[in-house]
Amino acid sequence: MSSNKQNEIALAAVKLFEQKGYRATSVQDIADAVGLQKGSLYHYIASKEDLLMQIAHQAILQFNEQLQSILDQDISARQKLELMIRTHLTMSIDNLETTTVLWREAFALGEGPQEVIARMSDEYLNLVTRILQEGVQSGEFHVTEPRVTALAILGACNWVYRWYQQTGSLTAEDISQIFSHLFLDGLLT
Amino acid sequence: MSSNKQNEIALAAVKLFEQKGYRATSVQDIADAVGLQKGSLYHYIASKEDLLMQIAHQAILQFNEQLQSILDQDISARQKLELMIRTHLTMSIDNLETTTVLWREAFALGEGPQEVIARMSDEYLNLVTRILQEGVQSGEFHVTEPRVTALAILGACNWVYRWYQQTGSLTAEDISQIFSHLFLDGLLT
Amino acid sequence: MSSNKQNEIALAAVKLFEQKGYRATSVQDIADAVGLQKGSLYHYIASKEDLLMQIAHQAILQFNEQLQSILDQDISARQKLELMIRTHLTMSIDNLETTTVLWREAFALGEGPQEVIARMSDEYLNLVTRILQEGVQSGEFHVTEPRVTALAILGACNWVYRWYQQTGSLTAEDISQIFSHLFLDGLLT
Amino acid sequence: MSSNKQNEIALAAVKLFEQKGYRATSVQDIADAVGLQKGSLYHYIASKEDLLMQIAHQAILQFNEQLQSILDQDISARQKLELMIRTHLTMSIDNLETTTVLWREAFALGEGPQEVIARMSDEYLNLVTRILQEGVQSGEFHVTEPRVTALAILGACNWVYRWYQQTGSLTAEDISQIFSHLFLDGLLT
DNA sequence: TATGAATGAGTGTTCATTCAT
DNA sequence: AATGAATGAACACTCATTCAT
Repeated sequence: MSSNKQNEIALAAVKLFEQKGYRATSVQDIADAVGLQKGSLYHYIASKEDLLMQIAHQAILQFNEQLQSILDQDISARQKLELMIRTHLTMSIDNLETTTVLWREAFALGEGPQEVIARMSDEYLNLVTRILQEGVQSGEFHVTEPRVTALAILGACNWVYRWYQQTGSLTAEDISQIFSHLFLDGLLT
Repeated sequence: MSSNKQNEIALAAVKLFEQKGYRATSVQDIADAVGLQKGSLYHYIASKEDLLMQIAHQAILQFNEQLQSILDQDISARQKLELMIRTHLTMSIDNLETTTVLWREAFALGEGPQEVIARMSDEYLNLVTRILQEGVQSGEFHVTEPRVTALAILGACNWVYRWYQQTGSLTAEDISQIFSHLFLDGLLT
Repeated sequence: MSSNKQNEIALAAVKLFEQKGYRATSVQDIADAVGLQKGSLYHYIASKEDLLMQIAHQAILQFNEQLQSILDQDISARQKLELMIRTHLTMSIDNLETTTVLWREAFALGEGPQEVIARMSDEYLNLVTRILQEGVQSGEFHVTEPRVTALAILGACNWVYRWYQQTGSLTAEDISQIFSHLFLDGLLT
Repeated sequence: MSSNKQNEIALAAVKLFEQKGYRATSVQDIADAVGLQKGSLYHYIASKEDLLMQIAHQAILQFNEQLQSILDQDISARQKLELMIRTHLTMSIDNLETTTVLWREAFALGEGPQEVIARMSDEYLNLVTRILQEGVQSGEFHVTEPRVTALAILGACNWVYRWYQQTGSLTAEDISQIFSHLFLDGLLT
């Protein structure tokens, strides 16, 4: 079935995009990686840009789906936030290459596709913001600007793709706990 | 004086790199922006990559210098952290284009230059970590993993280049207070 | 088959390199000569320099092979020398363009490739020197400095590419006899 | 006086042309070598090509003048030939850089200047040929094709620029004797 | 499905030369 | 005499994409 080949191509592309960047990766590089000729690749992909779009789209989609399912659960806001952080970091670190491509390379997309990714990222932000708002309403959290606070949390979590490789000893679980503690309790004694 | 022209070129390059990305910006684009022929540009720059390096290097240098001067002050760790956040965000937002180029485009640099920037970013991280450690020693902060915590704070602060443009109503000052509150006191009521 | 095209390209390149010189010949010139787009040429060649290298290498290789086969024959040193001169001149004149490129343009090669050609030329010199030494041992020749003498003979023979075109009436055979007579018997009556 | 500067420039150019070749030597290289700005060089030279022409022209002129003065002497043809060889090799080796530029780089000249050099080289050939003819008439030499024989001798002598550097132990005098012996007496015992 | 030849626009960079100061 | 900014054409080479086979 062709979906095997397509998947193989996507995997190779993710690896290459992560290593060299989207623009520095040639179609030839991808073809070499999967043992096809450059021309043959076009039986499986519409274009190099589309390939990147598929990767980025599927990645952000997964983030959104996971978070949505957390929001749907019947647990406290605090628990939702902790779960969100743990899930987000686990997913980021388990698929570090894909996550890197998502956050670092999606900018190379044309206006249209980029807009789609941006909208989905925005949706993700909305969901995080909603958790905070739930916490405020339930009296668990004290937040004056939930959107900016959500952006702070997301920034901290997403930045991980830039440093995790070097600090390899920590697990996603470890980091979640440190992050959760920081965001929930703060630094002050 | 030639430094005027060089500066003009750097400014134009920053703007273009921010808008289109480094790789999508051609030397021709930069030449057009400053009203020179493509070839004439090379009186002022060594290469397109070197131009990017200059921009990124000067940017990270400024971050480091500012933070170093904060560390040198005789104030509490808490005050240092607050000051660090305010200064970092102010600088990021006042020079949003440059900051964007630094964090988004430096990856396009070759191995050598990229390593230089990485080392300097690492130095910045060390300084933030040291603030946290000072706070622990003074009894102000409770931190188990100062490096990871510093990465969280930095991630939150650096992510700003990705969202500030759309949330234009907030000042750097506003955001610093929200961030400081979050990191110092946490979300919990 | 691609080897046809590759050969066609090499032939066109030889002709152009001989006429205008390697550096004055643009890749565009070669492309025009074979009716391809500039970019399409790169399906067949690795680089312009590599193209020159192929030409030069194949030329000097042929010289060496021919001379080696002469040395392997069971004939007198005098006969070997006469045969060497005849063969060398015949090959030079029959492939005057290639020979010209070899002796005139190989200097444009980068250090590595140039070294390879130099080493092979040196090997050729060694073979000629050996003929002279054989002649000395057999008592046929009187030579005090076989290497320098070989260089004299080779210089005379290789210089031909610089003047043959204008003196077109003489055949390689004619010239060989004149050269052989000069080197064997000398000018004196 | 400006002729000093001009001379300095010519000397630097010779050295560079010999090392890197005319085309690979930039005007900047020459300017650097004499401590001037690129633009300032044009107070002393008409063009890069003209600079090459001056060098080549002066070199071939000297060869011709020297040979002419030999022909004017009242000595035997044999002595003239020996003297020609000695003088030619001495000049070649004493000014190896200039000689190299003359024989290797003059081809880079445009049609007009190249023609001038070619005509002067031809004149040199004529003079050598005349020596041989004199020897035939005086009964000293046995030569059937004096022009081709002259070309053989010249080829051997001019080729020297290609190998002398590596065989540095031999003096011009040494080589002249070997060459003279070869051309006058031949190899045969 | 797979090939590989071909495209053609585009890339960063070099360079000899000019000229106002 | 000397500068150095500016030119503008030229250069080798790359690359995503197409398409006939």
